[in-house]
Amino acid sequence: MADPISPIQPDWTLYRTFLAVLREGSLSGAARQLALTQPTVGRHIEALEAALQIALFSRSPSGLVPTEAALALRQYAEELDATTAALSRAATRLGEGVRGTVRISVSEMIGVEVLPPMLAQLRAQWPELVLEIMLNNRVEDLLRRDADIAVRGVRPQQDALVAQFIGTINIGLHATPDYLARHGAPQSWDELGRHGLIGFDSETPFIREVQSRIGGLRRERMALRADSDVMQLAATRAGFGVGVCQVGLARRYGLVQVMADQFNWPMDTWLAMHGDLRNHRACRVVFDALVTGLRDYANAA
Amino acid sequence: MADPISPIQPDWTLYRTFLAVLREGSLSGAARQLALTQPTVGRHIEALEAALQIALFSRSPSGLVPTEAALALRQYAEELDATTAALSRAATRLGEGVRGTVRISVSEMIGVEVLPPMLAQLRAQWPELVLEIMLNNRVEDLLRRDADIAVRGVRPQQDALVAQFIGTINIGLHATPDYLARHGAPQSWDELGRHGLIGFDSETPFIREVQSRIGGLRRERMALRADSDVMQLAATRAGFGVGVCQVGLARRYGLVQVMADQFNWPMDTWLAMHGDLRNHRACRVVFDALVTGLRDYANAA
DNA sequence: TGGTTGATATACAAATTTGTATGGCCGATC
DNA sequence: GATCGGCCATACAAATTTGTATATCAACCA
Repeated sequence: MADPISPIQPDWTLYRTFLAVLREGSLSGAARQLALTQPTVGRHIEALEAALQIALFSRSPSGLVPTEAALALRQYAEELDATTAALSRAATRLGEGVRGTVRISVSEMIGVEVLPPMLAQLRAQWPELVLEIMLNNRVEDLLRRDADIAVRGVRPQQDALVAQFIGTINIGLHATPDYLARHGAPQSWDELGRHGLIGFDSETPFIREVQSRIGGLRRERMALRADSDVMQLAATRAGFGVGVCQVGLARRYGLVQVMADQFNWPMDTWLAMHGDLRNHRACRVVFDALVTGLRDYANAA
Repeated sequence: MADPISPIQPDWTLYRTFLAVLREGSLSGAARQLALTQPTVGRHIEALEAALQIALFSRSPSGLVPTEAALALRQYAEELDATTAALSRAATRLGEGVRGTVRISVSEMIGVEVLPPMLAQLRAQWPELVLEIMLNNRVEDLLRRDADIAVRGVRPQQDALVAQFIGTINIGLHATPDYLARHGAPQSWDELGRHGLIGFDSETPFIREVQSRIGGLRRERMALRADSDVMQLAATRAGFGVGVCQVGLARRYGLVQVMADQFNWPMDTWLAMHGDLRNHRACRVVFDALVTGLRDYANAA
């Protein structure tokens, strides 16, 4: 039935298989993820290569190695994936009342430490609500519909987005009273160097920005390195040493701020949502609840 | 194989069928467009409704009437369509050299009157280049990848876009010398009212903006109404009466401008491209050629 | 070095999807 | 008011897609 001469617009399902193979790195892996079998996945890739008239992978016994072509096309497939997921979510929200799935993208710290009570209250009030949380695995593009609602550190520019300013969340150096009683409270960057400093493992753009303005937070000085903010807070609470965290959370857990005059990082915080979702009752309710809840949190600190 | 209890992520192909049914308004029509048969299309819709647990259409003997749910989900399907098409185009551009398909969105007038020589020259220089032209059928969103390159009347804001200012294209009232010899040249809006005025049929946002600043271009005064700019120009050139068109084109066709002091609409013009395409050789070549060509056109007027 | 693991490729059978043919329904038109 | 055209629904047959089983190869580890 397929015309062998001219390239036909490929079956959209092939794109999903293509993406799975890229993510898993092998036909077998993709087959497991898709609940298909390895031969079918292999045939899908063959079909897609034939349709696009391009080699997408070089086969190897350890898996499939994507060609440059495959890497170039990946972003499109990711977009398709995000859009289909968004469509499914939108479908669950149809009908009367506050119902269906809303996907939220937040930082690990806000997600773990701040959001849960708000989510619990939302769910208690609207039993048909389903919530998905994305702990900032890098992709959090509202325009691409990776999430419906996102907490952002900068003012969203696109006018396709609805945005509300939450407030300024302050970040500082903290330790347990216990730890400070044993080791003393550092008063300067030099003294801090002799403490068990808790910090980042790999440098993110955000960290580089902080470093450029504050210096003295070099990677070599860290006594415990972890990329997870939540892990860092846990270590600080366990009395490992001095760690960076939001002052509101520090207060909640009885941590004491040190060198407040020398290190204070104010983090402007915004809540954003895709403008198309303004009229989805469920999204609207969640958005409004998060604005209120997060403002309370930001103002309390 | 499909779990009958929990809704499964639907086969992506179902979305394509869904979109075709929305566009065609019937199962049979969609089947024709997709090169499938009416029963399969019907089954696809059934399957999608089952997967999403939503009624998408109410069946009727004259076709399918989309439910509100279907209308709400349509935009997502359109996005999928745009993205798959963009993927296919990107695939054709892979490899060495300037090759593959580039899709351009322009106004009808620029497309028909200005672009063709530039396109011809591009094609002559790069025989492997394929060009697609979209005459502004409303959707021309570069972020959604409906097109690769677009001519815009306003400065593109999104920083995901590459944009170049082309120049200012002036629009004025014109007629053939012949016509003016027979009817005289109007000197005022009142006089113009007695002429065979050529203008729009339905009001677009652009027209409303012009009207709000210039008045006197009411729909009732038109002696010939057509939404197509190209049709309007053709009528003006045929000596029907006085019409609105770009002064550069008017000059080319020997038309004479009237009431230049009272009606002159400067139209800022930009060329824009999705930033991701900056490194696609073919897109880059077309973009640069259009910048040069359109600037020549704008400056000549 | 030999066994184990996990990968792709291929042959064949099962299952699913698709197409064909038909019937019935509504509306437009002469 | 009868006919024609276009549409959807359903039954049955054909074709395609998928899964199962197996062979083969490379890498890793004891």
